[in-house]
Amino acid sequence: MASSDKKRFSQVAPTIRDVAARAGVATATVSNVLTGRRQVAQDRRRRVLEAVDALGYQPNRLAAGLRRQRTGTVGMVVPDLTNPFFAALVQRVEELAAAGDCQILLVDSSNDPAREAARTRALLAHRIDGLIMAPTEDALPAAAGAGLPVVLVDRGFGLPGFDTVAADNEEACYRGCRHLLQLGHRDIALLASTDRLANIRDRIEGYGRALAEAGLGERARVVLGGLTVEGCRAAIEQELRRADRPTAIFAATYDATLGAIKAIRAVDLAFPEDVSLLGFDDFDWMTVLRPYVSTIAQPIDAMAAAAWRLLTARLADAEAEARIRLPCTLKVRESSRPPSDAAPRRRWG
Amino acid sequence: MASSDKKRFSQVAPTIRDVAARAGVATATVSNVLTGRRQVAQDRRRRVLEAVDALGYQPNRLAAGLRRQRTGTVGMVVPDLTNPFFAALVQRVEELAAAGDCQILLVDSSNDPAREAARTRALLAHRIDGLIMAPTEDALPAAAGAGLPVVLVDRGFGLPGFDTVAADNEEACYRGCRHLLQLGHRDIALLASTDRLANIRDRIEGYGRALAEAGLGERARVVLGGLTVEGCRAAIEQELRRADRPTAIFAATYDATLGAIKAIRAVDLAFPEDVSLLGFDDFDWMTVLRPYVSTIAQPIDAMAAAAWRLLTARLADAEAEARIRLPCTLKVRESSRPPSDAAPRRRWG
DNA sequence: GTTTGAAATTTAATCGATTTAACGCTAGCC
DNA sequence: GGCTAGCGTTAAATCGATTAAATTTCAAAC
Repeated sequence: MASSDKKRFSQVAPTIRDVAARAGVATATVSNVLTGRRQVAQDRRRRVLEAVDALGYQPNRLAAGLRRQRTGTVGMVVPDLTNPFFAALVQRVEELAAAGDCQILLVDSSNDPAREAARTRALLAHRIDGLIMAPTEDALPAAAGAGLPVVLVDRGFGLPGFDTVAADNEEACYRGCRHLLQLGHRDIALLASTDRLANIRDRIEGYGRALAEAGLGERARVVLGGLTVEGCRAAIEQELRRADRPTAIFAATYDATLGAIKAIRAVDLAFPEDVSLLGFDDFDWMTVLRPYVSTIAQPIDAMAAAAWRLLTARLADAEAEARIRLPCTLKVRESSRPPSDAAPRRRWG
Repeated sequence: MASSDKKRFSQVAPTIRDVAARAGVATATVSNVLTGRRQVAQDRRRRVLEAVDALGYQPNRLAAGLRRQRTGTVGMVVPDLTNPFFAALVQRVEELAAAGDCQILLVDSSNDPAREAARTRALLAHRIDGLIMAPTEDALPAAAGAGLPVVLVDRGFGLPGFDTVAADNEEACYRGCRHLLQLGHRDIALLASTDRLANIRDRIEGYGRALAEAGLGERARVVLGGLTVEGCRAAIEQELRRADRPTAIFAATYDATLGAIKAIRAVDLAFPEDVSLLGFDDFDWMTVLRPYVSTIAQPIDAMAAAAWRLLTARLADAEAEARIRLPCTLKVRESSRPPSDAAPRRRWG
């Protein structure tokens, strides 16, 4: 009733006491009705529900979270939300979380390990139930040993102590590189942002394996451009200016894909006429790019679903560590074709 | 000490009691040291900080939030994270929030009012301190009257009861349309997703004002395609197939911009040769599109900053309602040029 | 040597839920 | 009738912090 008094003066949400008072029962009964942990007689149950309805009562999840040791929130940490891959990943995870009445605490680490560590600790202070993250580097994430379930997605595959989910990067890039080889390319440059991330190292390896299998191990050219589009552009542009420029570019990250296109344009070449291009990641806007770039599409939905499934499984009971690899799809479109000096140098733009 | 006992068995975070015990002071003193609300003598302060350090103590923000009526979390609701405008907006807001030691609870409403309402209520149950949202429709958001500060951004400008932030849509589209008029276009179609959102209605009005000013009010052609790229494509494609097709398309939303490009390609026309295009929103990937589309760029950073500023101002003390309009930038690039039947029909792709 | 007052510190109440343990009631059994 | 079992209900403890109120400390003033 103290609470009802206050309500007259300011906007205060009703508490379980208010509901109990109105229904003429104990607070425990209200709790039992709402959580369903114990049987409650029909008439009382009805009275409680009526009171809940009349007051517009919504249990305070802070209080509930404090008592049970579960808050109904999970953290999600990604390195860069403006990368549509991560935006989509967050969107899917959020949707799954919502279906389980769980809220997402979002963090964008800006690809900065220090920031990532600090922000992750902040999430811990909010007592999140679990954490899904795409760590900025393969060093042990700050959440290690915090005693809560952590699922690493996209990056950090196989790190001990975590459930991990990732695309089958090695295999995908093996297939991608084979595609270019089958078209007849012998000089294929791989452009990636960095080799300090295991997922990207896997991609580089897949590329290398395909080349080696074709007896072209020597011809491998790995070009690293850093984590920005501009860095990638500059790096591959140099390669394109050389006399022995590659006949195909395999851009193994999203940034690299954009950078490669820019570089090709910058040196006044055209693709696929002068140089073939195979990109990474597949988004809506690519449908308006001409030529339509061949690319490797990651299974974003499946990755989000797997991450969520692993996390909820861990929340239910401690399972053994899981590692899930999900297959990518090679989308052959217009930007990859056989190398041909004879081909008309008609520009696509 | 009960807590320390438990620690031996399972991973349990230390509490303020553990810190107090170790430092040999009362819990209130620990709290005073950490929150800085009261003076604490030097030696005690030092002992407390040492204990905090030794135990790796992190205050439980649920408990703190329950007691003070402030949780250090704010909700952010957007209609579609895969729209890079909203992804960027979330990223910027999250960064500002982080600087203020505040966490973002993210919701993607999928452009579904019912979902939005339900998810917003869920956020309320977590006792967020405030809410920044881009509502799905101009109907009063579900958070109305919940007694917490709500800032509406992008959409719902001027709705009473909220602080609102938006781009200067009317003015921007007025200027955009004038740009096309100055190039000599007389048949300018405006393509947008819907006219049920005030921000888009403003854009349509700006377009209309420019036409009217030029004495071309009669020639206004507003084409609505719904909230999807495909819908927009289909809608404008029909227009392009007509004998009296427009000489310029003003795509007034992100989806419309993509849809328009697709439609132009679908009917086998080229831009800007056959039809000029002015788009909306400006993103990284557009730099690789040829021709480089002329567009209206929204001030995303400024919008995020304004939203955050208004929210924190409200949290500090109840101010008067604020409405902030921020100017867009017209980026004239390659896709808009004078209409000319004489121009060579060279394709850009 | 008191008294006084301000400052530092601690005790205990509080936030709003869940949950344990105790209690009351009814039914069934001897 | 008395006793037990079982179920529904409730009072009170609890989660981990903050904070109002009570208490202690200490120096200055008389």
